[in-house]
Amino acid sequence: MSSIKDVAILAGVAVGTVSRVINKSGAVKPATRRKVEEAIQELNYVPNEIARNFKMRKSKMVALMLPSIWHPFFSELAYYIEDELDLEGYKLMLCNSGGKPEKELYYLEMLQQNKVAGIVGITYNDIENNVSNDIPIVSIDRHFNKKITCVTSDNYEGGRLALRELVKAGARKPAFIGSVTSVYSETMNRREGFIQEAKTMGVEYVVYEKPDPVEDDDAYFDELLKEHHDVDGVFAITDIFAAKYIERAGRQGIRVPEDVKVIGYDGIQDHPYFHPLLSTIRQPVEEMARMTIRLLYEKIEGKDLEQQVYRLPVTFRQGETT
Amino acid sequence: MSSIKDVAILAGVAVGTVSRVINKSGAVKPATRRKVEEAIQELNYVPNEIARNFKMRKSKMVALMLPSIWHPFFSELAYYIEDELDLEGYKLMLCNSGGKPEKELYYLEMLQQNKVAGIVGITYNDIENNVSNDIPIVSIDRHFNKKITCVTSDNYEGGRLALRELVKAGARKPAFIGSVTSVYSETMNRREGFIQEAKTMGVEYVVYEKPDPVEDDDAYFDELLKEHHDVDGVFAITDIFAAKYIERAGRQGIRVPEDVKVIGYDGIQDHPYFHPLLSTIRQPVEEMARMTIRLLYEKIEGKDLEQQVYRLPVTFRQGETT
DNA sequence: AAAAAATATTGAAACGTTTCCAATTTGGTG
DNA sequence: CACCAAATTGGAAACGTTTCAATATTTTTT
Repeated sequence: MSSIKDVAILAGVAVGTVSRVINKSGAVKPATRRKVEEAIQELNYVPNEIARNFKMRKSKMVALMLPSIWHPFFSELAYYIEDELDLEGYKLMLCNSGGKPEKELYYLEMLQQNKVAGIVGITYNDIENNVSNDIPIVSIDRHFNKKITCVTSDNYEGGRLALRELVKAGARKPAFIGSVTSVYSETMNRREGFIQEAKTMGVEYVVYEKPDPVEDDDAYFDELLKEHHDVDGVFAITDIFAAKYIERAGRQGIRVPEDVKVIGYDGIQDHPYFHPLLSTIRQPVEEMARMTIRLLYEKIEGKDLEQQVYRLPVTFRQGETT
Repeated sequence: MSSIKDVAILAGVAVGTVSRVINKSGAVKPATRRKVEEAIQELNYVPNEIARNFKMRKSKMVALMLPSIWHPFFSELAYYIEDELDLEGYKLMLCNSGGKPEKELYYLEMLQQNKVAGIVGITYNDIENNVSNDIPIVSIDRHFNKKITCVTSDNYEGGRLALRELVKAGARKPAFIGSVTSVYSETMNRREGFIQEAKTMGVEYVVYEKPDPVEDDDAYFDELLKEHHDVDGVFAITDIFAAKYIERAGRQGIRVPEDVKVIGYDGIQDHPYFHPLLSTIRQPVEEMARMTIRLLYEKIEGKDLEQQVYRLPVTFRQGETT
C-alpha cells in the first residue's frame, strides 16, 4: 500500500504539496497538480483515512445505539439515519445494546475510545453521567436533561388522538395498555395524553400496565382480559404490543374490531400484505431520523440548540382494527 | 483529553511502560503497575483507539453492505452479525447501498480508505474486481468466484422442498414466481431446485419471472393471474414476494390456501401476530450470520478457506398458506 | 560476593497525515 | 533590469500509540 510519501517521491514534490492537491487546500500550479495526479494514478494511491482521523483528531463516524436493529421500528429509523448521514459523508456504526444497562455502558466506553463524532442513543438507562462532555449526543424518545437533546414524536398528542379515535370508533370504555419502560422515556406521555383526553371528554377508561422487562406476556394479557372484560377499546403503547394483545384476545374468542377496537403506536407496517392492518398512531419516522442527524451536526459544530426536546407531529392511520 | 504521555509523567515512568500496563504485554513490576493504574484513574485516561489503529495499521471495524436494513430479512441478519462481531470486540459499520451499482462502488472505495478489517457484502453487482486484494470479503447469497467466499442457504434443496410441500398440500400445477436479480445470485438456485424436483416427480409446473428492478408489481401479478388461472400452487422467491402475490390474488377473489397454496422463502416473521402466517422455507439466519463472521475472521487472520461456497440447510415451516 | 541470568524499564523511531513557517519562484511594474 | 508582492513549494513538527534495541535493575547461581 503506497503512502503520500511514495506519491511525493514519484511526482518529485514534497508531501505537503501532495496533501494540498488531494485536499484542494492551498494553491498549486496546474502543472504540479497534473504531475501529482499522475503519480497517484500510477501508484493506485488511496488516502489513509485512519491516519487522517488521527492527525485531525476527529472522525466522521456516528454511532447508533439501540436495543435491537431487528425491531421493525428501529430498522426503519436506522435506514433513514444512515441515508441522512451519508449525505454529509458520515458513516454509521451500529450498536445493539439489547436494552441492557451494562451493555449500554460498555458501548459508551468503546465509542469514547473510538472518538466517534457523535452518538444517536435509544437507551433504557440514563446515560447522561456516563458520557464525557466532548461527545455530542442526540437521543430518541428519551429525555434526561439538557445535555442530551431529545427527538421524539408528539406522544402526548398521540395519546389524545388515540383516545378520540377509539371513542369515534364506538368504544365506551377504552384501556391504555403497555409496559413501563424508563421514567425518562417520552413514550410514557402516550399514556398521559390518553388519560387527559378521556377525562376531558368524560369517558370511562382503564390503565393497565406491566412492569418491564417482560416476564410473562401471556399471563399479563390473560389477566387483563379476565379483569376487564367490559373493556371495548384498547390503545397499546406500541404496534407490536397491540398485535400481541389481538393475538391473545383472539384465542379467547374476542374479535377485533367487532368486540374491541384496537389502536397501536408506531406505524411499523409499510406494506399491507399482512393482516390485521393495524389502526395506529404513525410516527414520522423519516423526519425524526433526519432531524436527529441534523441536530447532531449542529452539536458537532459546537452550536447551541434552541430546544431540549423536539416533538414531531403524529397522524392517525386507519387500519382494520377500529 | 489526556494522553499516554500525561499518564507516564504523572506515574513517573516511560510511555512504553504505560503501554505495557494497558495492553498487558511484556512484564511490569506490581509496584509499577499500581503507580500507572493510579495515574490512569486520576487523569481519567482512556486509550485513543484511533491512534492505536493508526499505529497498528489495522482496525476492528467490519462493514456490512446491503441493499436496505429496512428489509426484515436483512435486519435480522444484521442483528446476529453485530452480535457475533461484538464477541470478539469488532465493530459494525452499516452501509445501505439501495442495491445501486454506483453506491456499492462508492462505499467500497470508502471502506478501502477507512481500512476496515473486512466486509460482509450483499450486493447486486460483481464487486470482485473493485476491491483490493488486501481486504477480506465474505458475501451472502452472491457467488462471484473464489476470491470472495459465499455463505448462503441451500437454495437448491429449498426449491425442491418447496415443490414437494406444494404437491403434498394438494397442488397439481405449481408455479415458481420471482424477480430475476443478479446472475451471480445463489438465490436463483431456488428456481432450479423447484424445476428439477418437478421434473423428477413428473409434475406439471410453471415458471413466471419478472425482470428486476421492479417496474410495476401489480401489472406483473395481474398478468400472472390472467395467464395462468389453472395454477394452484405458488413458490415465491421470497416471503415478501409471496405476500404481494397473496394480496393481489386476494383482490381478484382467489383464496389462499383454498384455491392456491403458497410457500415463500426466508422465514421473516418471528411473531405470529400478523396473518396469514406464511408457509415458508426458513433460512437459518442466525447460523448464516455467525458463520459468515467466523469465516471472515479466518480470512482476516490470513487463513485459506476450504470451500468457496458454504450452504446451510433450510427447513420447511408450516404456516396458514398451505 | 561476584558472575550470570532473568526481569524491568527507558528512550526513540515509526506509522501517514496535515499544517505552518520559511524559502523559493513567478509575474508584474516602474 | 531591478524590485516587490503574490503565488507556490519545501521541510519539519505534531498527532498518540506500539515496539524494539539498549540499558538498568533484580534475582539466582556458584
